[in-house]
Formats: sequence, structure tokens, C-alpha cells
Amino acid sequence: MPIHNAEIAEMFNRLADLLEIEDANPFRVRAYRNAARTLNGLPRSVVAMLEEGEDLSRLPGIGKDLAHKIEVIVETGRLPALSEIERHTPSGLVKLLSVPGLGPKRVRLLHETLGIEDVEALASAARGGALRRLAGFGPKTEQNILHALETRGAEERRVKRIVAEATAEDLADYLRGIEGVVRVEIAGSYRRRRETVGDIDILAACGPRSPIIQSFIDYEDVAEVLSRGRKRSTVILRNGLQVDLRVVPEASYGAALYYFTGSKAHNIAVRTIGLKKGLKINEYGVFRGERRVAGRTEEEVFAQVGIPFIEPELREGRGEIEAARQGRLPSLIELSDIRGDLHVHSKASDGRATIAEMAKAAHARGYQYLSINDHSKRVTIAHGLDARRLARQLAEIDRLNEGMTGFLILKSTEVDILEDGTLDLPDDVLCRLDLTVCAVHSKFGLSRDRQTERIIRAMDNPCFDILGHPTGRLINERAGYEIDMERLLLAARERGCYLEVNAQPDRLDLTDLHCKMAKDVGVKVAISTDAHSVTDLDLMRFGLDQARRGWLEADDVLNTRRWPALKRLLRSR
DNA sequence: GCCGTTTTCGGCCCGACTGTTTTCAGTCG
Repeated sequence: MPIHNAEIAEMFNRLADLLEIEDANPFRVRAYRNAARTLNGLPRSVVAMLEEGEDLSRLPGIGKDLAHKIEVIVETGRLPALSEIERHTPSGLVKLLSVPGLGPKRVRLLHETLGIEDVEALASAARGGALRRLAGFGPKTEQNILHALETRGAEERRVKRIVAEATAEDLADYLRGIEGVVRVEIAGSYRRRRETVGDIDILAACGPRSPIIQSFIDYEDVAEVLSRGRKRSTVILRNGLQVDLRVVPEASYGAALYYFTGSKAHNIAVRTIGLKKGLKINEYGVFRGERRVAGRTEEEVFAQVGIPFIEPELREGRGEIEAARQGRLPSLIELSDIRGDLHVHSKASDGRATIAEMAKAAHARGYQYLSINDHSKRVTIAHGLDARRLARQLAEIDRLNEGMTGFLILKSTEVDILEDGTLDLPDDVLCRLDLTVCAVHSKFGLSRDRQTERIIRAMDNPCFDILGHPTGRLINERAGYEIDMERLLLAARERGCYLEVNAQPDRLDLTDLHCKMAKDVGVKVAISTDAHSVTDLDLMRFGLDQARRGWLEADDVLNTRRWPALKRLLRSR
């Protein structure tokens, strides 16, 4: 099986960790990490790029040497430099780096003086009081390490955005009510609207006498205070989420918001541009010498650096800065562009509301149409519809449509793609529908080639319109089934098929990178909620987040169109 | 190891906090 970009990135990150423990040139270490970040943000697999004869050294952060190393990895599955370093530096040391409070210097010291190679040995050394005797360590450090191991281990876990939302917004509201506080915003990956959040970064602007830090650590949900200074404090909430609060004066608010929104890769790139223009950029402002020339708003910062405003969703170091300089930034799709939902369920299968209730709710949200997509019979657990029940549903939709003006219920299905690539309803039934959403619900374990061919065979059916939840992944629960996304997109383009961005917060499938891939290949997507209830219709915004992070504009999305225009894009309709 | 409107060498983002020190190293984001 061809190697994934993420696996190559993982090798580079591992090598960077080990090099750092060996006290290698820090800039060399950074080069490996930068290359890993580039690989993780690529919309295409390097395997495919190499097959097409592309020069990898043209990618940012990848020069001649790393391009060659990637080729070797693609050919052999191995990175010789990594194997070499693992011969004299135990690879178990990498795990120690994720223990809070331990960095490369200390890990190296632990290994050289106490022979510690893994987390278990570290814990027992800490319990035995061996750490406090090491240079630079002390009783407090030893205790902190032990505490970290006992409470959270070396595990790091990102939580789904929707889970982080309620916690973060409540805390932000609480902070807004504190004396002297002028502005509060949640920055970090939360503001970039990533699908998962590692910790929550909150930025506050307030006067010098505001008791905000004390109030922050007094917040009722705080379980543990990790640090507290005058400008910054970090706590762990009872639900395990880590929250960082940064406090800046109002004059620095925009610079700080920009700085703490990240991403790191984006910030570094912009700061480097600033440096070339003689500007120093930090969280307090943009400085020319000692003089602050910007800082109150993000717009000021961009203006000083000389590039147009870049939306937070795009700030991932994936080419947005080049695009901004060349005036090629996308005009990102907005929620108000959406004119209808193309994937919802009713009581007929596993939904909780009637068709009429769903339609009324969709109309109330300003939509012009709503497509009803109950499961097909193969999905027995969801009371999937056979041809006869579907025919009755179509008659019901006709009746409902007669009673409505300015709104249309579309006849559709979420038809199962069977193992052999055929669809779970007869063609003569499917072709009577306004559109079809086709999806995989079984046999997730097929090989990458067989799974891809299964779906492409399904697309060969002229009634196939939209591939629903294209990878089947559930965030933090299961990886998607193996598919060759590039092949799938090319096949979709040839056949006039589309892919779905499923807006369920557990799915968000396609991912942001897949959205970008689809756009680059020229395949439009539908952003759909897969709603099983009236309130689920409001999940649309999560799909929008994902699409915006994937650089999509209104034109790239099917359901920004009025029905007549949308109908013309669907096959054989 | 990468990079170039200071271009093939000599730079490479930078500030806050903690715990150890007694002026700062290490870690973190």
C-alpha cells in the first residue's frame, strides 16, 4: 500500500525529536518539523506527485536533501537517518517528551545519568526520589512530573469542537463580566475553527488594575492551576480541558489576537516577511525600532506587513500568504450563501421528525428547498426503505409540495452502496428522484483498492449524484475506511458526480484538506447536515467551518444555488 | 536542513512562567 503523507511527516517529527535529544543543531531540527508540517498540510499525496514527475523540493521547507529522503521513504518505506539514530538513542525517549515539564534537555539528562528510557522507569525514579538530585531538577520538579504521570499520563487528546464550544463560551462570558475587562475572545485553533481543539486559548484586553487573573483561577470549573503570572495563567478545568488566558492592554489587542490565533506556521511566515521590511511583530504590536506602528486591530497588523486580511480559517501555512500577496485569496463561503439542505432523514427511517416538520423547520431557516434522504432497505437497523415504501414517500412529498409556495421538498434517498458497487434500490426507482445521496455503511475493512473501486463502480450508475460521508470516519472514534481520495475525485469529475461535506460534528467528512483537494481537482461539494431531527438542521455551520478551512467559495458548493440551477448540475435530471 | 527584493553564506520568531538558581536554563505555546 502506498505510504501516506502523514506517515512520512511522522518519521520526520520522530527524527526531529531524537535529534533534539541528541542536542543537534536546533535549526536542523526545525527544518524536519517544518517539512513535516508541510507534508501534513498538502492536499495531494507525495506518492502521486512523484508519479507525475513533480519536483518536491519546490514545496515550502523541503529542499534537495529532504526531497531525496522523501523519495527514499516512498520507495523503501524507511528513513535510513531515523534507523541510524535509533541505533544509539532509544526511540522510547520520544514518548518522554510528551510528559509535561520534560523537554529534550531533561530527557537527555534522565537517559544519560539514570538510564531512564520509558515512562515506567521515569515514574519509579520519581517515586524513589531520584530525580530531585539531578542538576537543574529539584523537589518541586520531581513532584510535578509525578503528578503529571499520575493524573494525565503522557497522553494528549484533542476534543471535538462541539464539546469544547460550550465550555469555552461560558468561560469567555464569565470573563467578560469581570471588572476592568474590555474585550474577550477565544483565539487559537478554536478561532481557526478546527474540527478538534487541544486546549483553549482565551485573550483578554483590560486595564492594569483588573482582577482578571484572580477571577480566572477562581472560576467554579477550575480543577487545577498550572501557572499564574500577571499576563498569563493556565488552568485545567474539571472536564480535563486546559485553558490558557493571556492578558494584554487594549492597544495591543489586535496584535495579540493575531499572534494567539496562529497557526504557528502561519505566524512564523508572516513574522519573517515583517523582518525583511524592518518590522518586529510580537503579541504587543508591530514595531519599527522602538516605535509601535500597529497593534490595536488585526487589520492594522496586516496593513503594516503589506498583505490583505487573511481569514482565521486559512491561517494554516498552506499557501495562504502567497495567495494573499498575489491577490488570489478565496472569497470564503458563508452560512448565508446556503439555500437548502441536501441530506436529512425523516421518521420513515431513523429520523425523529415527519417530512412536514422538517420542511417547515428548513423553510423557517430561510432555505428554499430540503431533500429527504431516508436510508435504503439494506440498512435494516435504521428501518431502511424498500422500493414500495419509497414510492409511498414520493407521493406524500408531492402532496406536501402542493400545499407550499416558495419552498420545495426534494425527493431523494441515502441509498446504500453495496459491496459490489451496486446501489440498494432499482435504477427505475432511483431515476424518479430529484437527486441521490449514495453512501457506504458496511464492509469498512476492504482494501484501499477494492474500497475505491467499489465506490467508483457505484458512480458508474447514471443515477449517482452525491457521495455521502465519503470516508466514513468518526472523529476520535474510528478512522475512515481506506480510499484513494485522488482517484475518487478524478472519477467523480469524469462522471459528473459530487462529494458531500457531512456537517455532523462527529463526522465532518470530507475534511478540510479533502475540501481543498476537491476544489483543486474541480469537483463541487454539497454541504449537508445529515439531520435526524429538526434541531440538527442547525449543524450546518460546522460543515461551513470545514468548507471555509478548505478554501471553498460559494461557487464550489452545490447548495448555494437556487433549485433550477442546482438541477442543471445533477446528472440525467 | 532551508532559504534568498541584504541570494550561495549566515542567518533562522520570541515572550512568559517556573523552578532552580543568585542571574538563568528549560519548557511552553
